[in-house]
Amino acid sequence: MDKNEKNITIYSISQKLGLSPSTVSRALRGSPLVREETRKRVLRVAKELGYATNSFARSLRTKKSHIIAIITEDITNPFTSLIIKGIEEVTAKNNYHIIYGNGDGNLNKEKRYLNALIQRQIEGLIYISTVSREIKDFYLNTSIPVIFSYSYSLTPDIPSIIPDDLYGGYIATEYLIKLGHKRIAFIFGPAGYKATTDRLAGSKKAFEDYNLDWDHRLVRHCKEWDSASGYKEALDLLSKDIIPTAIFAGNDLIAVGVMDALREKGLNVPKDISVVGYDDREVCGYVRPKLTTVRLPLVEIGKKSAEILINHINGKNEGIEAITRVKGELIIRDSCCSLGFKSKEVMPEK
Amino acid sequence: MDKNEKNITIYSISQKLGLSPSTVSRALRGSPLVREETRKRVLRVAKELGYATNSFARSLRTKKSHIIAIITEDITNPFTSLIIKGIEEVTAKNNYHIIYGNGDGNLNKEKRYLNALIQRQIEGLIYISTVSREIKDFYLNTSIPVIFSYSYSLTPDIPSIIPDDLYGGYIATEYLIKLGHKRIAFIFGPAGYKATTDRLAGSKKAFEDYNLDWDHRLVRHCKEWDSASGYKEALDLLSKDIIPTAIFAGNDLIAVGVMDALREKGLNVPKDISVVGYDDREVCGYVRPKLTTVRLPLVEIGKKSAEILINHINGKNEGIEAITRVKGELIIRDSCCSLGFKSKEVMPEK
DNA sequence: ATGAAAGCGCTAACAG
DNA sequence: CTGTTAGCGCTTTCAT
Repeated sequence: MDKNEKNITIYSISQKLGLSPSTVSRALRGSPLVREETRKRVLRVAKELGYATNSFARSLRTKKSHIIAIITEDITNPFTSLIIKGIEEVTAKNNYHIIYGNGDGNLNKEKRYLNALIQRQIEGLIYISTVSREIKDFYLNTSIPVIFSYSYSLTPDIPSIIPDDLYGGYIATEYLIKLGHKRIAFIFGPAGYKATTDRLAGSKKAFEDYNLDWDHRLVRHCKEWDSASGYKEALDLLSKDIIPTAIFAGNDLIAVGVMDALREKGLNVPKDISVVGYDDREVCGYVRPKLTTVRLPLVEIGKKSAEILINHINGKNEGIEAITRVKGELIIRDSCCSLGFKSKEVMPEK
Repeated sequence: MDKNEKNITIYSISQKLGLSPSTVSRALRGSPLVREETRKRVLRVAKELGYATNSFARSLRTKKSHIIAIITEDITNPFTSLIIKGIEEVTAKNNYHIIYGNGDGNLNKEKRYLNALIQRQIEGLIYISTVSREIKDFYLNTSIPVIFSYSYSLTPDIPSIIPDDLYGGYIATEYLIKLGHKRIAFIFGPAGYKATTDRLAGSKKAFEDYNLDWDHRLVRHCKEWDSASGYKEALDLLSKDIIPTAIFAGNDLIAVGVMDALREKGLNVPKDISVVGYDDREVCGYVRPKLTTVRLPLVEIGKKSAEILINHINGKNEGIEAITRVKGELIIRDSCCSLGFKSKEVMPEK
């Protein structure tokens, strides 16, 4: 513009004011080693000139990038974006920036990102995966701290921040029990997932605490985490001798399939059979009846992940647990009611 | 490790090989000015030493960051993540990295990000907003190219990549017409949104092309883009004289509300009334019947945004349109059928 | 095909 | 409170 073609640097400012670059640098960063009046002059001229810090130069010098990376396994998954939201909230507060890469379920792409980002001098990395069950050992030998968000790292060397599914399974089951249900069926997700075994353990614990008998005939596992599987298992379950008064599904999608089967059998939800889901996906508000479910604490998991990572970066890494569990909460909608209210009867208040 | 505490730089390599740093630098970048054998030696030692380029130093020197920024208005919106996926696909191919910031619907936060990221020497920026209707003039006076993704920038100086809602409105309406429907009701989203006026224009165009009369009594606007509004409008519509045989809703959520109203009135979807939504949200597959809808081309919008931005960065900015529209497609599910099939009758094949 | 030297813009001793 | 100096790690003329 009015200045030369040259970039505007602290040197431009120092020249204009007859100061040294170091003083300008200090003033800009708010060092107490600079007279208030001087700072003001510097700030004014900086604005006048349209000066902007060159953060490459700064980072080169200080060896601090103030950047962390997020690598996702699948950004398409609706859980992922809520976790990212949580991460972003705390990085923004702590003046960190986020470099984002999508692994796309492709191991090579993940590795390439990891290497490229380390060259970018990132100070830490959060890996968000919602399905992974394999150890990703290339995250182990990095020079920077790594956190696994949502999924288990499967190694104590990388902290995992995950939902407390044991607690979730417990509160969902307890809710049904308190509604008077005793014959509760469980249509869990596929066996072999931590999410499944934890939710199951929580349900079992609730049964124990309330002195109910665990009936294996009412416990099922879906082949997949989807409605088709839930539908299939529910249909099969309903063809047997004992019919439950309530069903706890492994996740919301399974629950939708369960409700399909129930509808097909002419059973009313919730009057004949209550249904509880898990995750609190967007669909819960749009299926009819609206689905009561356990909310996954995704934003909170993101926040926690970022907090732990940043503490780690700043050396406060005493007492970091290998696994941090974050509790969700029960979201009560319209798919459950007290035992004793049959079809055609009036629903109880609340 | 076995080396000193010092960082491993090209200098470390050059020492070990008795070469100059410049040669090492060239070798590393695959310059043709270096003998093949020399390159191999350099590469081997680099690997041995665990060398990683310091991209700050490189960027400081070359003045190219190879970073673009994404600022979102609301990452929580399920559209946003699909757009990001599209952007990421093309940046990854072109060796750009993404710095991500969430504006959170907070103008100040957005501005702060913009400034901070410019200091990071980002080469371009994509702003993803799904609701914005105000001009964000602070994106105008930047030294770097900016693209608005999904929403209108409202100024020709910033290219907008948006869904072709005129086309979408057209194909949805045409589909219903071809199914034999003539008395089609429209429960659009709130007036004042481009998405609304475009979809409406598309529908009108289809009516013209097929010589149907546009009946104002069958056209409604919701107060909000949600099911409650859809429900309300549908209920009111159904209380009037003329009952439509099909309803085109402003988006999927409105469609869910419409279907609620229909169910309440004892009308069967699709046998009594067909319903078409818009957006292709996840819910479409989980409501019953599954909702036929127009898919928003979100990944494609993301890709297009990134392509245009990168071209822009590389100076290929001749012929960049102020507005680029990307076409979606009709996703046929179970909520529509040919006129003439009444309740209790058998559904037609396919 | 390789090397020497300078410098990108900033910060951090050190000196005063 | 301010200035001098050096150097972060890399690329890039300019020589050879």
